[in-house]
Amino acid sequence: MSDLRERRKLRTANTIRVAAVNLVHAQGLDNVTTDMISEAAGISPRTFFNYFRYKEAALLPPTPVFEQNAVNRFLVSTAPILDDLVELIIPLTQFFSENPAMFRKLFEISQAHPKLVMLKINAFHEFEDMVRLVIAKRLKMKSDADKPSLIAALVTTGIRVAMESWANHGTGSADKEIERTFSEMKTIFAQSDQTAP
Amino acid sequence: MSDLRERRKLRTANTIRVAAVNLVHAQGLDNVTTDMISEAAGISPRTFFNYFRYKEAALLPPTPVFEQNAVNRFLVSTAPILDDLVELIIPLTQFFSENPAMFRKLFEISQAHPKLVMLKINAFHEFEDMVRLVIAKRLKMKSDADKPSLIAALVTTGIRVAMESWANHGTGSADKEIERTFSEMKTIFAQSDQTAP
DNA sequence: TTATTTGTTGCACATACTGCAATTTCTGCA
DNA sequence: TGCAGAAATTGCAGTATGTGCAACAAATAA
Repeated sequence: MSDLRERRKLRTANTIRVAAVNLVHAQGLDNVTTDMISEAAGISPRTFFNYFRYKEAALLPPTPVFEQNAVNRFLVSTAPILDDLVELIIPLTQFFSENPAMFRKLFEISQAHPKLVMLKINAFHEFEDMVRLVIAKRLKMKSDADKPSLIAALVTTGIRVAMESWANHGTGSADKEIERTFSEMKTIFAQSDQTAP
Repeated sequence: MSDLRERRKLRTANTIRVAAVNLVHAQGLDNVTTDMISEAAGISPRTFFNYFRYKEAALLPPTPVFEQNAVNRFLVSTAPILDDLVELIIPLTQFFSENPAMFRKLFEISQAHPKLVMLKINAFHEFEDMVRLVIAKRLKMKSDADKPSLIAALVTTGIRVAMESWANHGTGSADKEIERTFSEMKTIFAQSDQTAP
């Protein structure tokens, strides 16, 4: 089987990522060319584009994927859907919780350059799509129906804000920050039914 | 005074926009070069980049700006903040409500190309920043505090989803769609306090 | 070993975008 | 009206991103 090949590719991709993040963190996005990254990663300039479609792609965390078991549990659960979603998503943040150094470096880089801010936001948007699909499945609705779209958008937004808070001034674990953010979200909407701010 | 100059520039920018949207709508983003757009708009290739920093920028609606009076009213109101925000933001959607043809063309183009999806999302993100600032001001909090960030994110997300719904299968006015979406948001969070889905 | 599949590389090329200096077009004022 | 200075447009030369293709190298399966 081509398991070795697979791992080799993953390792190469990772080498490129590390080279890219370090170079850009040190010198800024515009002062680093794909040639320099390739050089540092020990591959040919052409090969860079075999792994990443564009320069900035090497500066983004790999796309997260749900674990199948967790999805199955989510689909049949009858608990409140928001709670279940948080539970489903939290494991995906472990990569960051476990590598806070890399996370903060990436966060720092991202904040510094509009193009990267954009790509980060876009990553969340793609994630939102993924979430939307499982929600629609659980609710037995079409995936472009309003309700799944809305719930997915809200949940993803909550995660995003929580991660930003955590990066900016978070003290505890990422999990705690997410819990906190979601409970605050409930408060906000509860208040909007009354009259005083 | 250079009022004429100002208007002339606005007109040129608009000419470029129209040329860009039409060309891209007809032929797809990748088959349209900045040279072609410049040609169609009757300007030199170099001038295109005096108006737009990158090709795709000509395909985005100009950045919305709050009306000062509306902001002042918002800042001192004591009604529920979510309602006030909706009221503050709705006028900004009038450009689209009044030009549904242009809106749908833009929406169609945006959906077709990942790069443009990204830029649209980014536009909402910049909008979110703007909203965050006025919320912080009203709440007399620092603009990077958690609460303003979260409210801004939620509101912007609501607007985004509403606009998408409206573009996809909206029948009435954009305003109505926004109202509807926000009331659905409240429902979602209300349900998360109970046990049944 | 040999054949096949998979990954890497070099090369040629199109397009995006920038800096600079020359030129044209506008505006305010005499 | 005509002129001086400001602002906008343009051409040119150059760098960097990203793609297609075909040759080549390496790994796997037989």
